[in-house]
Amino acid sequence: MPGASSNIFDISKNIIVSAPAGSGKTEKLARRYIALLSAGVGPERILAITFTEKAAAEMKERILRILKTENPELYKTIIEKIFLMRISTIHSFCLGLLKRFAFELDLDPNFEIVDPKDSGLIENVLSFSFTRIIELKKEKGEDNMEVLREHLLELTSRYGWGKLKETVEKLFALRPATLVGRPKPLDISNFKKALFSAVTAIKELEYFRENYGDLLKEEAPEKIIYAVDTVKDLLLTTGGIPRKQPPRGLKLKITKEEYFTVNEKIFVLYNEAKRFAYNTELNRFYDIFIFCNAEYKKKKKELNVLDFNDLEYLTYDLLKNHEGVDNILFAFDEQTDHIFVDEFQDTNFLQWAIINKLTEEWRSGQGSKREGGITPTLFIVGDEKQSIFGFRSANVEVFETAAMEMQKWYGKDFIFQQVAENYRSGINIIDFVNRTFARIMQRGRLGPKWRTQYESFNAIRGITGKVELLETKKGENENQNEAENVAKRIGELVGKEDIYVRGADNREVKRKVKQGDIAILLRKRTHLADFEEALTKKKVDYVVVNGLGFYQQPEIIIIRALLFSLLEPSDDYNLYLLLKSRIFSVTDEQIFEMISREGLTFYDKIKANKKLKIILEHAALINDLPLSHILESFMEKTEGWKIFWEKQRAANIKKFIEIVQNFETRGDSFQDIRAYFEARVEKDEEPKANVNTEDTDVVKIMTVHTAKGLEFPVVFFVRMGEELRKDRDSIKINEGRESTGILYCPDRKIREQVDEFKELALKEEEEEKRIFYVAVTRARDLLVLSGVRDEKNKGFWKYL
DNA sequence: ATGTATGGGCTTTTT
DNA sequence: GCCCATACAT
Repeated sequence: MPGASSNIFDISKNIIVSAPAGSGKTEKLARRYIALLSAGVGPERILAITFTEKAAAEMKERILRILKTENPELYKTIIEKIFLMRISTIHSFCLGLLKRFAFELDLDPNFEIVDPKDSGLIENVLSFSFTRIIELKKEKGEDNMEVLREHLLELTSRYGWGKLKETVEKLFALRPATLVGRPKPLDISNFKKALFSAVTAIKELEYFRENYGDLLKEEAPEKIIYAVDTVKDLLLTTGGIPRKQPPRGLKLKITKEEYFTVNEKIFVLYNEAKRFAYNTELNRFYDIFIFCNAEYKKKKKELNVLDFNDLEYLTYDLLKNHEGVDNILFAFDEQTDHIFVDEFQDTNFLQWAIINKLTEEWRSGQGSKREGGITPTLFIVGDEKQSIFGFRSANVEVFETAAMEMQKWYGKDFIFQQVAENYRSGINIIDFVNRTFARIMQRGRLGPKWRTQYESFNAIRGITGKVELLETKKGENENQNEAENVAKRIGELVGKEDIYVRGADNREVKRKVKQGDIAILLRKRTHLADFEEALTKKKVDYVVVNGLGFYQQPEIIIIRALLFSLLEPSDDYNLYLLLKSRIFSVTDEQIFEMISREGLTFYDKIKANKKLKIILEHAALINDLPLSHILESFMEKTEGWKIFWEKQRAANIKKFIEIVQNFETRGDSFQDIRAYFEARVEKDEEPKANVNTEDTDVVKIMTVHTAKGLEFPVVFFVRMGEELRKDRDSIKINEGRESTGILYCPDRKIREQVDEFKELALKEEEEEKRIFYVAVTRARDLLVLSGVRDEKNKGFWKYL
């Protein structure tokens, strides 16, 4: 490989390769692997760990492809032993280990893996646990249960069942391994000072003494909060900050300055008191979580299932604490001489700890391997700048920590290799990336480990390449306009402009852009529909890769069923869906009973049912009111919003209604609307069948996360102007190496003053930069940065 | 000019 | 249910 250092071929060294986007990472892994094979190492003695199935498959494929052309003889031997190749994801590696040592772990070896979120298991456990906490009192009357019960009831009355569930569910992001992490209280050291200061200020002014005298009597934080809440309108704006103007109509006998000063002091006290209250609440949430987690564990045992976290934690536990660990490690050691880890920036500390354990024996020096002439090695490849799975608990800091630890362990037998070559993108794209990220990815000498330091790279491909800005003006329909601009630009490119692709003899050959060369990358899926619509209008073929399926969402299925029932009363199937839905919860027996009655259609038959009358009432309005109004009214009257209270679901329904409204304002007929939605469903299913058909000549739309590891001749990174909403969560889980901190503060204004929250916000921003980096480095020939832009330079624009 | 009330648009990423 | 832009009030 041109320009590649030969370091990676030194099979006696432990190596970390920092390989930026487009630097031929998979190639390097494959070359190293082949170097080992060529030196006579059997494939069964090499363990390669990746983080996705796709990456595992890619690595295997690359190894075989290189061998086939460059070393046909070795290829023949390997292909016979192909089933011995141990290339797998970390999860399937753990799975294998756990199955094998299931007996030692007291596990039923037939366990299955569940995604508790998808399967609704956690949701179930929470409902069950809450009920149990409330009922346990009667059964046992244990003291701690009594306390827990009181806390639960109190939290329920303040937040409601749903919100409480949501909050406790967030704590389930805590991984078992880090359960030792206790909630971290907010700093309340200023409370006394704030109290003193506020009381003094109130005492000094007659007006405040008269009106807020109650505050003087209170010292308990909860009471203070309550006292301020009752006079909130006089003190605070709707935004929750102290007023700079007294409310209208309030005649003050004091100056505005005096009002302002006292108000500010009460506000500070109010916030300090809130911190107290939040600390108490967090502990209660946590206690409830502990109870629910115990129930969750029981449930998993009962169902004989493990979740993804269990795979990692149990493996770690097996290797660290199990009494038979020596045998287990010995067995592993007997089989394994070399370990590869791919995409190392996506590891968390627990995964690193597992790798650590596996290689511990090698480092102790006296292993039997060296006596037998074998030098075991660890070969790690990754790129910190592409660490974008923080939400899945990947931790950028692992990369550097690992490098430092390996340096310590292996000394001169360790190599850290920084690759600077880029084989993917044209010169102008590389220039753009270098300039931009050298500026925005800087750590400085003493900067925190979660910041990444950008290292420039060199363009190896000789082609020029191009970066374009596609700016859409701010204004009405800006989002649709942007999508249309993108579609228009795609129209101009396809069949007209040139790109370069590698020909048979490895030379760059010029040819016209095809639809299939183009990818549209999005930060989030929210505005997907705009692009689908614009492309459809422009008659551009496309596929949404890994689409979540807006039209497959349960709430959309229901509201679509409603729409179809309104439009076409004889549509029994959609009426059936609607009745079965959570809005009506009609059972199959009831439906059967209704069907068996006399009448023309199913629709006629439900007339008798009181609960279902609401459908008919809305159907009657179809010629008098706009459809969108009818749908909205239906949601209100049936209290459908209560059923789909979750933000995402409610937003989905609103979006659906909005789409209907757009058609109506355009004057489309009922048939048109129905036809549109019918077509939508099929479109939705299509990508799922098509994901892996990379040859199909269609534009690919996907998220940046999905695009990781892929490359395209033409990349549109869209929605550049979308402001990234940071700091939304009142609960933050901060997973570190030793323990995990839980922070809780539902007040945004206070959060802005809490160091830990501030740091987490900065960490999130760093991850956004890395997402931007991943996005722009997917492009080979043309990178188009598109978005709504104004003088404020919001979203990703600010990085240019 | 500045602060406050109000209405409209929307609110991840996934092995 | 929350943020932001804008209209309105001081």
